[in-house]
Amino acid sequence: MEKAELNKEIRASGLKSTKSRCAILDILKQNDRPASADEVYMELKSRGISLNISTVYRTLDAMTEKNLVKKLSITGESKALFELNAIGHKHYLVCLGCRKTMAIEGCPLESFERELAEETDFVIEGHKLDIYGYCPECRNKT
Amino acid sequence: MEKAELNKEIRASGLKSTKSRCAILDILKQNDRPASADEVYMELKSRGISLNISTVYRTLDAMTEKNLVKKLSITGESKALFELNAIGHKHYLVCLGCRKTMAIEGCPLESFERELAEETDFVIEGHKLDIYGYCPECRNKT
DNA sequence: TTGGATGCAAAAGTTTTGCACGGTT
DNA sequence: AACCGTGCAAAACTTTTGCATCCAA
Repeated sequence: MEKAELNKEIRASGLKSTKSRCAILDILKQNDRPASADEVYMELKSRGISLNISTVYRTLDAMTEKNLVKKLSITGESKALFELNAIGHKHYLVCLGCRKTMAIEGCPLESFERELAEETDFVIEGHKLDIYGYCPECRNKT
Repeated sequence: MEKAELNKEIRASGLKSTKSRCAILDILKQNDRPASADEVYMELKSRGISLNISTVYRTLDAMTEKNLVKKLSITGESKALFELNAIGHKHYLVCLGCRKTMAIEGCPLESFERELAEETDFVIEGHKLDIYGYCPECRNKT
């Protein structure tokens, strides 16, 4: 993505735009699966951008706060993961063998959420759904 | 629950039965929502049972291994949570205001999982679904 | 008796924070 | 110029591990 657009998007969220922040957002945009702070840090390094890990955490937190980014916890992962807060939302199919994750198309929960809101009187803001199993390569190993 | 039954259940899982393990399982049985290792530790303390926190972790891990217990990660929680691995499975409605969690009845995903298995050739083992929102008490505060 | 369970202390791993300095607006 | 972002180092917090001792089978 062009630098100018990243700049614009970051400022639109209310954050000050910096080289570091553009780079981090760019990485998340190119990633099709959630990344840990450390993975982002490594990718920055491999692109020749040397940031401190605490800056990466602070940036990801700030972007989460501004809804540019979503922070996830996946069962079995000890670290928090971050992904772009794209329009709509994603669910993941996670392989318990190799821990590969792939995005799932579609979401089966809209009507369920409406019913739930009525029953409980909650204001539903969102949900998190991950599905676990074994991928074609791992299904025969166990 | 009577001590004898807890004993039996633990041994049936393949674990050696000890006073600590009975106490931990008993706590999880009485909890209607997932607890962190530290919460279990505190509850033990308040019952006059003094265990080391590392024992609590080891016990919870062992019980997870034996499928007596399930380990969860909930978005926004920095710690892992543990709950009884009851027959069937549960989903939670989590309040983003006060972080109260309540179990949801029913699961809207069975048919979705079957379709997904066909499409992806994964063996689906399970899933994790949490729904987020604001409870009646918190919905007006923000 | 024997192997596994536990306590203790220390380490490991992730995330946060204080402070001084530097860059963006 | 003012304020916020960043680097660095240290701390905080959760979880794991090694080893000696203790307990259930």
